[in-house]
Amino acid sequence: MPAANTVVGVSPEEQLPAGATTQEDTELRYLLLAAQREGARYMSGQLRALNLTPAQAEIILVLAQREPLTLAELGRLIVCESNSPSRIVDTLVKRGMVSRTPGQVDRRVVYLGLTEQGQELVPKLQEIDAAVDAAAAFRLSSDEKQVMIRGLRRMLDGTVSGAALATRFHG
Amino acid sequence: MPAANTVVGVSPEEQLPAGATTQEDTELRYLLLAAQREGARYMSGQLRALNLTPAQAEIILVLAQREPLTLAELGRLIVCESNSPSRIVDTLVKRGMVSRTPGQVDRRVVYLGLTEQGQELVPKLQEIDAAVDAAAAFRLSSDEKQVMIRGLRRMLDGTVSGAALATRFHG
DNA sequence: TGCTCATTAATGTCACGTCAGCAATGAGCG
DNA sequence: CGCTCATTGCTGACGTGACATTAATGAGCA
Repeated sequence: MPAANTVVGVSPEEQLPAGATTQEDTELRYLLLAAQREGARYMSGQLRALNLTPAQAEIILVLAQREPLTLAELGRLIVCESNSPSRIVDTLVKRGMVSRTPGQVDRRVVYLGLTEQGQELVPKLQEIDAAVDAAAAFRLSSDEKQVMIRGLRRMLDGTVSGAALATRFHG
Repeated sequence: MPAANTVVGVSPEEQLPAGATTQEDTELRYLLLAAQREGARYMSGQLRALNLTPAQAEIILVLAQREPLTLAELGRLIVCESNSPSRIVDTLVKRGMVSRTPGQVDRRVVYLGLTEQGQELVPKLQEIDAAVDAAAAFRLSSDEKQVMIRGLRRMLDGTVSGAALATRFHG
């Protein structure tokens, strides 16, 4: 398991001598940043009607697929809030979408699940997800998507986020 | 100029019927998020010794290349803080790295530049940038980078972030 | 000139993401 | 049992990022 402060698969000790870097690499980094920002902005817009944020939606959708989960387990499945996503879950509990049940055996843990109100949101969220997917990827060919997915997976190999997504989409 | 809430090149009116979406599209979105997060985390780590954040470093590097800039111009060149990045600049001014000069002709504007102390940081920041570039991209082949760059540019075509990066890297 | 409208920058509000630190609990081991 | 250590979840501090609103200024036009 890599340390928290690991990038993209490179532990601090094995960093490359930063020699072979071109401006394109920098542009690629900022393009990734920009794509993520614009995507998030759009997603936010779509979710505004439901009064949900992208992070909250991610949690609800993961719970819909894999509840019950402890807070730590959930943290290992989502990209957001790498540690324990207590606070985001907190808001969802306050709004009555997520339930928190103290563990019987291990009384440190809390089991999370969707309330009825939370479950009712799921179809809408899936719909929005699909719309955002379509908006984000419709300009890419199938081949391009494949290359990007493979490349990004490789970049993320050995990171916490990478592990989370591997479990989530292929675990 | 597209409206602020435009994604990835799709204005709200011309959205696709979200039909042809696969799980891969969703994975791609989350991979983009994860790559950006891990990259930012790493960058943060590298910058910690300088007591700077990635957003602050971006601003210093842009100013190094194109000062003087008004706040609005700067906002159009960076990916962060789409509106006027008053507050981030504020901290940099307080720490003595950026200077703010009221405009003589148009007294609404403020001209931003690097102080001597700010300029001294630039080489170090460029070094860090190169290191992060290397760490992020060294697992990708040249071809893969090309495909990703082209694809991302296309995704961002017509967005504010896309315009910012186009100006910055090819303007 | 006087009016209206656009632009620029600043600010308040909200929700995160990161980090560090903490309390409670559980597990391993003598 | 008693000690130590790891894990789980919570919380405070800090710095964004998004959005809306506002104040000041400039530009266009009758």
